[in-house]
Order: sequence, then structure tokens, then C-alpha cells
Amino acid sequence: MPSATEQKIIDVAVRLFASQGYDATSVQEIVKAAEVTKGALYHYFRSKDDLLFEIYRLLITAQSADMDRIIGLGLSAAETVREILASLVISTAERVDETAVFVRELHRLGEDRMTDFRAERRRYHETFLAVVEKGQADGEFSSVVPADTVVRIALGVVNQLPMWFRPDGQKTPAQLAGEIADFVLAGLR
Amino acid sequence: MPSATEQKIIDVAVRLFASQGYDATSVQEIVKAAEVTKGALYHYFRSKDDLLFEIYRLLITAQSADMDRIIGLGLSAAETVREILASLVISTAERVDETAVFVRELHRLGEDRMTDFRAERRRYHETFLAVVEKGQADGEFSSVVPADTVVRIALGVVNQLPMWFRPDGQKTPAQLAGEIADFVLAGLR
DNA sequence: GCCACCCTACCGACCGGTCGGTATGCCCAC
DNA sequence: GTGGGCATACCGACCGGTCGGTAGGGTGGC
Repeated sequence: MPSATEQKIIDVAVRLFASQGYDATSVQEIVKAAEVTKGALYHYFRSKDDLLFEIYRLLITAQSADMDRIIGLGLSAAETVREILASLVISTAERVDETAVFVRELHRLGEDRMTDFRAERRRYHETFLAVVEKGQADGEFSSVVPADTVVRIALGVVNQLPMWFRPDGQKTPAQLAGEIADFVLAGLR
Repeated sequence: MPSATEQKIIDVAVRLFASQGYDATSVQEIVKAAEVTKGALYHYFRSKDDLLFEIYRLLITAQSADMDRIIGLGLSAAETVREILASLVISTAERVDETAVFVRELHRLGEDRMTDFRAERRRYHETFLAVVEKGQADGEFSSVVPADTVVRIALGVVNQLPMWFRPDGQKTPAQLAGEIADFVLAGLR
């Protein structure tokens, strides 16, 4: 349970990192915008990198939990794919800044954290892959395009979302989620 | 026609920017790795930003030329989409570093250059969009998913390519290009 | 009831080091 | 001899991080 000060620092950091990039944002800038002092920031975070990692952690945790929940529903392959994609698109659209930072600054993770991250992403990827492969094996999906390429395409789209999705645009996240899921499922028939 | 020194600086900069990020790469590092001096770098480039922008310019110019060439062939909508995607995937796979830098550091462009860039990307986007819309109007493609979403998905996949494509992986760029084009076209039927 | 003690939360001046960029001049091809 | 193509020495700004200190609330001994 983060304190109000800690939460404020994270919120401001996400916004600044998203709009200017991690390196281009100084710690001074963050504390000024968050109306706290450097002492406060370094009281809660061991380093600037730690702050960045905390942003990642919150995002990854939420996404993994979401996927596990959907898998647990025991739906058909098509319904599972639709649910996973839709929920991923919606949660990403609601957190464009976090996702933008995440995608852009991923390479900054240190050795250890990168290893942890890869393991978690691999798990995520393979869970999704298994759903698609099962759908293909059962004849519910076409096998023309290999399952791994399909998964790469589907997840890639979501990562690119921050590049063009605008919260004040014409389409709601839910609409968009429907369209993207429709398209991917159409490609699987 | 760039001199050998200039080309060397660009090549090295692309490699370093791709692996460490723009801000995390110092000018010192670039000149050392390129075996030139700071004087040489600042002789050819007005600033570090200029160097980055030159990388963008080379990439965008090549992509736009490619698309114009394909449009000029006068193929059917499906064939045009296939050609555009395939050639984009292949050229991106051959230039993963440039693309990685491009996608990751886009936000660093200054006001003016950002405006220019948006205009060029818009042109690119709309050219592709027009092909899809024509295909839908002619009944060659399904209209279930709006054309703009399809274009966003297709181009998004390409931008994400550097995240997972490995030149030494199992699939050749041409194979991958085929699979991606297949999938997008399947989604359009 | 109160005081000594401590602990968490926070402050902000300051530090060593690095950064992008510049000023100046050599040198060789033409 | 002169100008393009560099080399070298150097600058001031700014960066992430530190550190001695403080404010204020809880708490146990008496």
C-alpha cells in the first residue's frame, strides 16, 4: 500500500517518462512536478532505475493476473482469444503512458531484472500460444499461419497502441478492442 | 553521397543507439567506437540530435520510395497489400537496428521535424489506407473491420518487429513476410 | 500525566563526474 | 596559399545521488 507521496511520485514520473523519455527526465524535474523534494523521492526509491522498475512491476503484475483470470474461465479457444485481446487492449488503452514507457525503456533493465522479465513474458507468451495451438489442433482455427507468428502479431499490436491511440479520439477502448479481436479471429479462420 | 567517415559514424551510432538507447550513448562513445574524433563528428553533424535525425531520414526515405514503387505497379488490392507488407517486413528485418532506434526515440524529434515527420507518415498511412478501402469498396475485401484499424494493425506489427525478430533465428525475413501478409489478408476476407 | 527516546518521513545544499558542444589550429590536396 | 577535413584541449551546465539534519507522532517507564 503506497503512501500518497509515493503514489504521486509514480504518477508524475510515468507522465514525464512517457512524454520525454526516461533519460531526458531529470530527478529534479520529477520532484518539482510532484511537489515533493529529492529527499522524499530517495526515501521511497533507492534509485531512479528503481522508480522505473516499479512502474514496470505494477503493469506486468496487472496484465498477468488478468490473463490468468481469463484462462480460468474455461472458454472455447475463440472466446478465450477474444477475451484476452479485448481485456489487454482496454487495460492498455487505459494506461497508455505506462505502456509507452514500458515499451520504450525496456532495454534499460539490468541483467537480473531483464532475466526475470523475460521469464514472465515468456510465460505470458506461451500461455497465449497454447490457446491458439489448441484451437488449431481442434480444427477451430486455421493452421495456415503458424501459431507463434499469430501471437507475435496480436501482442505486437497492443504494444504499439500508445503510438496512435488517443483517449480523446473517436473510438472508445471497448470499440477498438472489439475491432482488433475481430480482425485477429478473422485471420484465424 | 556521404564520405566513408560520415557513413562509419552513422553505422556505429545506429548500432549503439539500438543497443543502449540514444541518451545512454555518449558522443565520446560513438567517436571511440567509430575510430574517429569529436572534431570529425561535429564536422559532419551539427549536433547529436542531427545525427539521430539523419538516421530517421534515411529510413523514411527508403520506405516511402518502396511504397511508391509498389503502388506504381497497378496490382489488385490484395496483391498490393501483400507486396507492401512483404517488402516492408523484409526491409525492416534487414534494418532492425535503425527501426528499433526509430520507434524508441521518435519522441525526441523537435517541433519542426516532428511536424514534417507526421506529414510524411500520414501520407504513408493514407496511401495504404486507400488501397484497403478500395479493396473493400470493390468487394475484394470484407468490411467487417474498419480499414483504418486494419492499417494500424498491419503497420504496428512491422514497428514491433525489432522486439522479437532475430536475424539468426529460424525464419528468414522472406518467410516471415509471407506469414504476416497471409495473416493480414486472411483477416480481410 | 509526562518525559525521554526513538522512528519514520522528509528536507535541500552539496558533490564528483559526465555530458554535449566549442575554439583553435594543423595539414595535406589541389 | 587556401580551404576542407579533421585533431585536441577545454568549457560550463547539469546530472544522479548523498548526507547531516529536522519535525512530529507514537510509546514505554515511572
